[in-house]
Amino acid sequence: MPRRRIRPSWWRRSLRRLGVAALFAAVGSGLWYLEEREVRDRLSWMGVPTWERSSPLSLHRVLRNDGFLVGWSDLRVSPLWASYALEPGAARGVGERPAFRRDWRTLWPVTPDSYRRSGYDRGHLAPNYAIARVHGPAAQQDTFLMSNMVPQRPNLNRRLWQRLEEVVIDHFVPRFGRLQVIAGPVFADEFMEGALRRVGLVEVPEAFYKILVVPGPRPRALAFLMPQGVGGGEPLDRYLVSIDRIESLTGLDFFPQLPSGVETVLEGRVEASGWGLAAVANLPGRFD
DNA sequence: TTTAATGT
Repeated sequence: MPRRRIRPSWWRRSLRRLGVAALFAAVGSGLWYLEEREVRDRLSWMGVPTWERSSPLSLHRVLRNDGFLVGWSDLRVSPLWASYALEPGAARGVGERPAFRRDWRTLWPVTPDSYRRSGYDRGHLAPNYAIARVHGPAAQQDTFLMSNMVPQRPNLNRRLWQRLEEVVIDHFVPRFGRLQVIAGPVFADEFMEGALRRVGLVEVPEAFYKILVVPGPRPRALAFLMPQGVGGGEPLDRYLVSIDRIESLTGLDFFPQLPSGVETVLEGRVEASGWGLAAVANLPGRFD
């Protein structure tokens, strides 16, 4: 019976092939994991933001870009955070503003036209100017991906938020040497409310946060929460909040690797001394 | 070197 002699060796050969394939998959995914972790560590501080188990709406996946990371939510069809580091170093010349581009990783069709005639600006989370200056032209290109955009009212985007971005790169970065920044949207409590209030498919936030951290053994932090409805000329320090407040509004844990003793101090209170905020809180915007 | 973005 020749057929019975063929089968065992066929099985053995198939098993061996499967074993080799599994080995390659394991090594490959292991290498991918190490490389991914290395990039995330370099672009973030004390871990990338994670979410509370109880809140599926803060579930997201991490999109890697040149110079910054984005946490993308397929439920809200929106970024939930962008995280990046800024440092003085050799400041590069900043080129012209590139065109807005669709990001195919989002799967949902969010295009440069999605906000048209909505009354909302395409507002950057990771900012064009600061990222371009610190991380160069390829990173600047990436800031114009639609996965980095949130619908912002013009008075916020072009005035109050722009003033904050300017103060960060022009005053805080030279003052402290290195800053970690996380920015993102805050959505309404009611799920149905948010499900209906959209620009294209993108959910419209009620407010936006920006967290600044000076890394180090004794880190320093400052956090802002700015609503859509601002006029634009308000003093920046009117919008100071604790990181804990932003975490409770978003369901995110921003620095999961931070030791809990440090976390309590850093996230629980508003500690603005040492930032020199008074001197910059009322600087005029560039586009008033 | 010059910080946002829309609409025509």
